[in-house]
Amino acid sequence: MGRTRSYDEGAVLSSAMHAFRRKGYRGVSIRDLEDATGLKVGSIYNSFGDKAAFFDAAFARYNRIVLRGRIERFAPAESGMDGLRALFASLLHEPNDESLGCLITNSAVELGGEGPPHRCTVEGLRILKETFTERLASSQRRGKFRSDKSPESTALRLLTLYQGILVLVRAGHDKRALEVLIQDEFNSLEASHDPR
Amino acid sequence: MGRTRSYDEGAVLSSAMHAFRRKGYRGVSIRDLEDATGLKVGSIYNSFGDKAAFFDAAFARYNRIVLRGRIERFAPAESGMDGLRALFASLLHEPNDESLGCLITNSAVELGGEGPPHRCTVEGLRILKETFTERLASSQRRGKFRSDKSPESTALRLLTLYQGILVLVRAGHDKRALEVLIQDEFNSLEASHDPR
DNA sequence: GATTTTCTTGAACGGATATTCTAGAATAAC
DNA sequence: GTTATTCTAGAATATCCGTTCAAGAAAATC
Repeated sequence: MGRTRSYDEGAVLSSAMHAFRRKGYRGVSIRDLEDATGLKVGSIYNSFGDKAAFFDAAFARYNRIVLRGRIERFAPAESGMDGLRALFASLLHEPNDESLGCLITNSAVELGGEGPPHRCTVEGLRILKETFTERLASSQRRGKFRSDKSPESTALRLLTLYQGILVLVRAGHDKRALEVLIQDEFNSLEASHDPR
Repeated sequence: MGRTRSYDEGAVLSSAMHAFRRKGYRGVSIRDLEDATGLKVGSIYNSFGDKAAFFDAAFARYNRIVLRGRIERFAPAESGMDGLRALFASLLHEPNDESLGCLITNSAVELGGEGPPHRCTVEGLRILKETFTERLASSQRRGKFRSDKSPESTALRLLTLYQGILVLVRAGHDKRALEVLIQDEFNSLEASHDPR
């Protein structure tokens, strides 16, 4: 009953998400969203409510598809330290230097100044930290992660480094140096037969 | 020759700077700047040019006063590892939880999406990294920093952690956990008589 | 005190912003 | 095929944005 949607909601959300990643919530106008998605204003408001709700939906999709997809691709369960290493390295190899940016980092900074942080920011950080913790714990059981460190505190360290790397990448910092940083970090975490 | 300024330029720039720290470049309107500084639109444009130039001046002042002042206060030359430790700890103790934010981090993220990063972002990061490198090198000479690590690579790691901490603070992350993270990090850097 | 220069003020402007609303197009159900 | 319902299109609106400008106020120079 009634006319059917002439567009793919997932594709539309992805386009909007990319725009928000690149230019931030405030930096994207409804006009920009029209251009990015191909939808007209009316359809956007009819389908998603308003700009804030559209952003919420795009952010939720980011966590669900991009973030979880990236984890699944580079650091799936049982991938251990190599998985985490690959996950971090992937931050430096955005396709053709597009520098889309991470919506979690960007939103934490842009929206964190006033009021509480966005729900999806908190959730994205939680997903990352829990993933780190789990991979570290299972690596530790297999003797691939130093037994003198706790998975929880190391996960927070990795989360902090992760966010810092994304800031530096966005600031145009030399990527090779960051690559070395990542390798050093994981080499030191893996040194279970640490000379002692 | 001519009327004299009825306001203190330094104070005005500081007020504007605080507004930009809190709400970002795009998040602050000229109206906001009027409220923050007490100046009227005309005076702002007469004195600083336009919004972008006003921001540039405020950002330059941030690096000159806030950043260098913080370094001077917590990690002056010859303060060694304890200085760096105090500098990092100070990030968690913003007065009365104001959460003003770091203009370097915030601008790297907000303005990094399109075009090259802001000049002051690059300079702020350079100041931080050079400070870290110098303090680490002099600590190493005095045997207070592990001799098996290079001041340069460690400085980049500290810079990354520094930026990551600021992101997490802005995201409302638990500060006590970050406090522990900082202490652990410096404890491990200082372990020069590392068991080997 | 007259003159000149600079600063201050606030109204005015054009353009962008988010949002609403109305009219029309398309489709599902009957 | 009719009807009911939903989606689309895009004009319309009010607000807010950054910026300019013209007129008046204040001070330094002579």
